[in-house]
Amino acid sequence: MTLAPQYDPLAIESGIYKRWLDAGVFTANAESDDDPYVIVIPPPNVTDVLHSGHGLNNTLQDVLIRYQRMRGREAVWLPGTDHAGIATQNVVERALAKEGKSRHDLGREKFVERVWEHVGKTGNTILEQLKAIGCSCDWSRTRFTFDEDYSLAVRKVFVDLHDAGLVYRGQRVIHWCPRCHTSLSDEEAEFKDKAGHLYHISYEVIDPKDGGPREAVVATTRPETMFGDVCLVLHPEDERWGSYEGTTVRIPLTNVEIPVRTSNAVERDFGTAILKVTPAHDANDFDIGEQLGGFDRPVIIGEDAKMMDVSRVPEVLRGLDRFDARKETVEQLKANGQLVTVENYDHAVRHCYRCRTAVEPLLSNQWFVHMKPLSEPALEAYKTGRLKFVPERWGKVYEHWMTNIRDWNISRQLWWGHRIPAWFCENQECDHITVAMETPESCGKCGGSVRQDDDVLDTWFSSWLWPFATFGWPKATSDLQRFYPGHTLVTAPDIIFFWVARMVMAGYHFMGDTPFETVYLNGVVRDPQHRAFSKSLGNGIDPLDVVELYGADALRYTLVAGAAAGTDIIMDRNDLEATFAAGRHYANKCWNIGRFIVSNLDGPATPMNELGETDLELADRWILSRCQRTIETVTDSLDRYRLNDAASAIYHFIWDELADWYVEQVKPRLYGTTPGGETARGVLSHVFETALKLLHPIIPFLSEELWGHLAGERQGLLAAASWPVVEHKRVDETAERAFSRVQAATSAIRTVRAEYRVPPGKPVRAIFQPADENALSDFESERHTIERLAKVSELVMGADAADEVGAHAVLPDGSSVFVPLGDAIDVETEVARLSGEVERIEKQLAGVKAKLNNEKFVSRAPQDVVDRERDKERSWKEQRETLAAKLRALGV
RNA sequence: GGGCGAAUAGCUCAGUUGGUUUAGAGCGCCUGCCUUACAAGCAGGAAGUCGGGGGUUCGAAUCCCUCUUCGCCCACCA
Repeated sequence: MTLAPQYDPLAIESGIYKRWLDAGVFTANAESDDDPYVIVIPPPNVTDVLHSGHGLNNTLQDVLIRYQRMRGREAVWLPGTDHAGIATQNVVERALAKEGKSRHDLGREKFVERVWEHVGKTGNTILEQLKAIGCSCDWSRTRFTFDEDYSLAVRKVFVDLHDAGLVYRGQRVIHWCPRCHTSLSDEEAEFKDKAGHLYHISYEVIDPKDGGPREAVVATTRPETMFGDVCLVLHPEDERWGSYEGTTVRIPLTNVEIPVRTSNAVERDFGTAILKVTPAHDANDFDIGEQLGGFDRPVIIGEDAKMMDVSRVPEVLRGLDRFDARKETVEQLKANGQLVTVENYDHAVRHCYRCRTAVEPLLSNQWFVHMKPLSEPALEAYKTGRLKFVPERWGKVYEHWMTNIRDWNISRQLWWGHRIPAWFCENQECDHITVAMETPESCGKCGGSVRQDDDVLDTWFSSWLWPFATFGWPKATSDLQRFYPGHTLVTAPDIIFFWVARMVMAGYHFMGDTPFETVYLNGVVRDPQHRAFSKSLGNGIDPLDVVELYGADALRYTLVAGAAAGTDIIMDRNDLEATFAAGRHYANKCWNIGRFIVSNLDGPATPMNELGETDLELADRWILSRCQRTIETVTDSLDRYRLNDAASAIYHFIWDELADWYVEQVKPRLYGTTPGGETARGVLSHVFETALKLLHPIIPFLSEELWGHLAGERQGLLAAASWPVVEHKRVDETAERAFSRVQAATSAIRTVRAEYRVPPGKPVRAIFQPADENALSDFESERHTIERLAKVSELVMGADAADEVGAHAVLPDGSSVFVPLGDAIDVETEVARLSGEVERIEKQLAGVKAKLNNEKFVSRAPQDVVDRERDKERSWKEQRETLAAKLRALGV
């Protein structure tokens, strides 16, 4: 079969993927005795299709899983998707809005149906995209966080934690998104710096002391909340306290009177050092109110973020949006002479992580998880090293969050999500809440009728169970038995708190062990302005576009090679050609080497172990040795999660060593112009097959295709092949040293040819002057290689060339090559060139000499370092001598 | 306010515990080649005061201090 000279990924990829599926290579067997290796996918949100961040994340996972599968582990990569409560609800609501409808127009049931319709489509697309980039997921185990079984697990977790006293209902000031109309956890309410103002407002003292102040000036960024104030506070050691003690003040624009009190929470050097306390609209004020005791918590802003129609709020403000109310309040204060001053003030304001709306702190009843007890084993796991992070620095981020953990608000006022299994008693007198797996008939306390909580659970309250709920928990399945705990989690750093930390907590609480041993954090994919990809900026790259243009392998190679552990990766959507060139070129190169080998084999080559050792030439021993080193480097790099190093090692082995040198060296043997064709074919096949194995985790499609042409019939699929092991007897330092001399001589002659513009077709003579006997014999054995690759008509050994005119090059081992050029040399140009060379060498030599003249260096540096310097010195000196001789020959 | 990361060739980045590096790669650039695996290629080449300053050391891109610029995270100074 002949192969096309251009690699066409589209022509092979889908066929290859189907072969993998048909062979069941990705399906793990829970009954197998092999050591398992487990990765659970960070389930993509069903809101949308995949972007290049997913491309990176999933490629890395696939590299690891394919590698471990080839190492003989029972590898399972569990795929799936996340229902992504708030995010998905928003997407569908936006779609509805385009039809001029709201979710309320549909009603809860119809709306949820509509969401299911949406996730059916996107969920499938996502899984197909993963296949397109080559992900070797175990599709037989695909899960969705809203599957029936999974939902039961979520419900059980809620009930169990409630029974254990770790889930409770409480009234707190929570983060409320007025746009999404739900409460949020601390993590979901992100800080963003906002330019704002600090308004200094005068509160009138109603009953001033003799000579005491008649006003109390308060600094606030949110004047509109003052109608919910219950007191003002000073620091207890504030010298002004005496004159305020026992007084009351009037909230501006109202007749509401509130006392003045003290609290340590006041920062004495901020603002006016007098703080207004608004317990229903600020979490800190809630705490201060609690601490002082005896205060109501007047609510004056509603869930729609509008000023409420309550007596505390001046009539003109009622019904106004909070921001309009702020402006209006300021106007009124100004008119009243109660606005003392306004400062510009930048401060961090929390925003909804889904819609970017400023979050409103609101007093509300919600469900919470008591986190402290859950965090302890999770923190311990990190401290003892049971749980590791790559790169390590993220461990500190995890530790800090775990150490300062706060309770988790898990109830959401949404319709898309796991309904909370709690039932309120409809009897006004009874405040009992029934929490149960099954829908209760009646109130567990008074027997009255019950009504289920309308709220749903935070989407992360289901995701945190992913590593075990996906394997069938709470049932004691064989999957759970075999595949928990897992091994590696590959994800982005921005969900360490949302997801990673909570999975560890759930893992310890429900399974008694960490869900994974290593958390590998990949970087963020950014545009050339270093902005993260986002839909609103439109700067993203669709991985499928890249697959279509250049193939999945080119995409994968680029991502893996570009992603040193945890560093961001920059991609330019306006120049895909340049961004993916390396991967594309490389795929084509591999394709052509494969083509060359296939076309030069006549049936299977002789296996390595049947070749006669004495038939091996220097080049054979060299490439076999280099191959062992590459196995070692790639294996070691993958084990240490240095995927870019693995990519680079196999890249350079195949291109720079196998293709550029070995393939060129064996051509005469393959063509039959020199003997030894059988050996050449055997070594070439062996080495290339090994290289394909090393290549496969990163470039699965192409490697599988070529494998099919070379070894497939004998050895089955590459995806199921075994990882190569280092054969130490093949590591041959002597051959490496000898062949590198051959390479150096060839390059030197080529350089001479190029510099003197010897026409490509015209052969030159070269005179080799060996440094020692070994050098001489190596050259003898490879003389045809050098002659062919450097286009030398005659390679003379050891002739004296002192009085000929030509170019001279010294090799690293001290041997030298002289190329007589006769008329080709223009004396003036040559003198200039040589003088430049001399200058450069003098500089190097000066550096080396300074080092060797330094007694401390000679006495303290390790011997081999010093020896190296001595070698350098000798080599530079020789080169200088050679050049001097040349210059003399030219009459200088 | 605290913490973290980044700064190396025109661009995007490697550089593992300080010394086999005369600081590397890919892309781009320059020169010459359609040499029967590959022009998505081959051969050769130019290009860097390793962000600035100081220090430790025989020796620093690498360790310490400091400054500058960018980015990220955390944080109850309203």
